[in-house]
Amino acid sequence: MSEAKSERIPAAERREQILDAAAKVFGERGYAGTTTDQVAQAAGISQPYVVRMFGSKEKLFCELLLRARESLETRLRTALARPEVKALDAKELKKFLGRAYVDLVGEGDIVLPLAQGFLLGHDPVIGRYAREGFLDIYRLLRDEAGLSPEEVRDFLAGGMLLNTLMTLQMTGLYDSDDTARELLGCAFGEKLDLVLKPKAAS
Amino acid sequence: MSEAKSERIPAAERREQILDAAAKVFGERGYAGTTTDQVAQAAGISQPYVVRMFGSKEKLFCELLLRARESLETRLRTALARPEVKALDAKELKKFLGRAYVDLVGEGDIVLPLAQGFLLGHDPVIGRYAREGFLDIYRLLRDEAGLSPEEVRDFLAGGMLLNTLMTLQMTGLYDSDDTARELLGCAFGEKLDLVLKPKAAS
DNA sequence: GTTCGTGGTAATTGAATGATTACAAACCGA
DNA sequence: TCGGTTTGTAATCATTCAATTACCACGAAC
Repeated sequence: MSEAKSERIPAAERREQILDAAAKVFGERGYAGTTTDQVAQAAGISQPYVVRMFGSKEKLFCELLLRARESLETRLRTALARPEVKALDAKELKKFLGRAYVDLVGEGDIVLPLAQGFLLGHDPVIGRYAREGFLDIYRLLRDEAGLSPEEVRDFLAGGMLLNTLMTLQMTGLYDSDDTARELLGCAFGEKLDLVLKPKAAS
Repeated sequence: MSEAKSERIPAAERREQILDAAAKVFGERGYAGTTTDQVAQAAGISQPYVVRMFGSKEKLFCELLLRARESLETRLRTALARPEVKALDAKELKKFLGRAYVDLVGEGDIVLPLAQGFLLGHDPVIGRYAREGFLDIYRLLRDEAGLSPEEVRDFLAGGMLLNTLMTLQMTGLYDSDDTARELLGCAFGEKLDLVLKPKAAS
């Protein structure tokens, strides 16, 4: 990504680098489909260091889930705190929060590990963690945003569709497939370009 | 599941048994998280036989994706062919098709491999296959059901939420968690019991 | 009754992978 | 400058897994 050559870096900072790299790789390839070595290479360090920093692959992934959830909750709460929110009815609020979510999706691969985690219900430790996170988001939308259960459901549904389009890498078909273009335009709306060209960074 | 002890069974029939077992295991654990031996044990045969029957794990999974897609498309087309459909407006039609989808989800683990496939956009062969299937469903809903792109989007979004709740195994929290109960009731509606107790079969 | 196609498994293999160990080099306070 | 702590790696280990090979059993046709 952005690293220079080998330098000694404080553990806390290195930890963040690893988490960033892991978010990208896990978000793309899923939990079981990702090796700790792929994470290490993406972070520019050796594989044993990744394992030693987090204890295990599983703990690293759980850390990612927590991080993604916190990012999302912070983002939603920040959006809810904006003054113009008070004037919105439920339908408008849902759209408003939807745009906040797309922003977060467009900013990087922070939320994709969350989507990957939602497929791990069978796992005794990650599954429990992922369900808890999902329900936490649900309660935030219901209790803090004041949405009805049906509105929360629709919001979450839209989010799941966006997640699916991202993990499917549907954006790669934007230029070559008419149907994909129509679907993407319809799903991401005016924020589409946030998600189409994430190739220039830092 | 249902097999007696070792019997010689015609290949075509055995093939279906393997596909059924694979749908369940892959649907639960994902592509990378599933071993061919797990499929074999679920089907009551040896691991090499699974591999030889389909050539490779990858080909088996693609076969599953195709099968799931065909089941879904058939189900949707059958629903669309019913006479009462003509009297429905777009919103009612969307609900009607939604119930048909829930029925399919409730009947077994046919569609869960599809959901797992949607996470494999990074894979050069499965990813292409999964995207194509997704767009095929999109076109069916748009062209054959006559829904607008926005309506198709909302339908797909709802389906993705149901998929997520299933792969998260959220139904396991129905009895113990109030929030989960509310969310599940809201997402599955009157069809909820189809998905709650899938423990008695055949 | 032997041969041949079909349905199946046991044994093995080679590669991949998460984790551990042992060690080295850089930094830092005394 | 010396001793210890922190940052990091190379080498290796034990497993796991998809795939291959080599084989076996049953039945039908001749």
